[in-house]
Amino acid sequence: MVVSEKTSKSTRIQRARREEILQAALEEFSQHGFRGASINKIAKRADMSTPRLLYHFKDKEALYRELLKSTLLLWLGPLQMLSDTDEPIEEICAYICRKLEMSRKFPRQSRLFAGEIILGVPLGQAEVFEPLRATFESKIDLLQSWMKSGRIAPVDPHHLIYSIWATTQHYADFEAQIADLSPQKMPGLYTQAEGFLLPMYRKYLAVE
Amino acid sequence: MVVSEKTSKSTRIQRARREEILQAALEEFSQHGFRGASINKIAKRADMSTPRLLYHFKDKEALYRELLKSTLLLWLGPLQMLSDTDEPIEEICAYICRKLEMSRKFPRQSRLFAGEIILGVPLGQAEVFEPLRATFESKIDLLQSWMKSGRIAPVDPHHLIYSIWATTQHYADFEAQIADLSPQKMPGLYTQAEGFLLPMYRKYLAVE
DNA sequence: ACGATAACTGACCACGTGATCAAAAAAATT
DNA sequence: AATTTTTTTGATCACGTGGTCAGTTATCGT
Repeated sequence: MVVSEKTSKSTRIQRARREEILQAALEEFSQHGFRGASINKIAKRADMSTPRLLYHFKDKEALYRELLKSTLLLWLGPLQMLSDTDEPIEEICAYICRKLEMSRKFPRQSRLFAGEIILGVPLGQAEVFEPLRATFESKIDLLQSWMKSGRIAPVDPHHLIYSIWATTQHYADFEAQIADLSPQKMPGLYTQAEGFLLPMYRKYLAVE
Repeated sequence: MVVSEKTSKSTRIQRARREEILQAALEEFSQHGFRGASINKIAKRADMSTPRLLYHFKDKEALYRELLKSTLLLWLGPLQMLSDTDEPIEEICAYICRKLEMSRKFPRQSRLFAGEIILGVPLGQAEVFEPLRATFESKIDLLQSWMKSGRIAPVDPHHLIYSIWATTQHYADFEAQIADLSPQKMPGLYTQAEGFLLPMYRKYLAVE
């Protein structure tokens, strides 16, 4: 009855099943949103009965919430890596590349996240998005310090980040549309996108 | 029994009720996506019984499809206005302004549209998005002609349009996030966005 | 004013939803 | 090997879903 182990226990089998479920849930939630998703179908995807699923997650919302939490962490990673340097423009470009890679590697997570924001699920917006706020504001400060020291052009830092988010996530979130309209097939598209976006931000942010 | 009137009849009362329903449906579908939306709740929003709603639209899909069709037309308007001129950069900037204004004025339509693409509803993608394809490709040609004649810098026209779509729609689609993160309140945000985006594209597309 | 058609109602249906629970099976602990 | 604890099952629940239909009411052209 050791305290440190008893409070947050997790059997090997628990971890395994939860992982299977989260995998299936990502598929379902990212395709249909919170309300459109069905835990029965998630259970089927994970090849188990619904009660079995509900043994591992107390209800639909708990499952969704946990999935969203881990997705936010993934989503936040590239931004947190943005740090002070003498070549801020290259640092920003590296951030753009990381975000593009995220879109390419984890499109479903990106869509889950987008769906959560677009369709306003009245979950703990405050709770789930708390970590985002803090990181965001600290990076705003970083950008402003670069501007004040004249290392990048003075533009609105908020909208700079918004535009980077928009342009990079767009390739994952609107994949269906882009795939339909582009002559180029999907993999090469990301290389093209990089070739388009990096020069744009380089020119815009170049000082003098 | 005049032919031109009898084929596509629509009673005054029909037009009125359908309009009420579409209004309510926009609200519901844009908030929950196709599968997450409920025709019962749409009916309640429109202050009528479900069978009454289904008298005017044969089923959920027909309602959604019609809503989506009109939304696409609205969405497409600003792009169609893009036409040949000696000052192509200003023409593109005007397009960006129009798109921003669309986001500001019709955020729900924008989110409906985004939801449709993100959550892959297996509707007539081919059918509904047909008009978009044609317009898109013609504008790609227009952009390319501007580049060949050296009136704007040679950048990938596809990604140019994608990036404009992304940056402008972002303010409507991710309104919840932006409102949470921005010090500035919503109305002024669009002015700021314009102030950020226009110089970016001006610099990027400026020739020489 | 009347007959035809348009518009609407209320009852109803089969089905999928999220969720519960007692009891059985499997695993871990002793 | 015995026992406790974790895990899974099958049956079942109340409810919301999209949708139908016979019959009633309102609207309209004549």
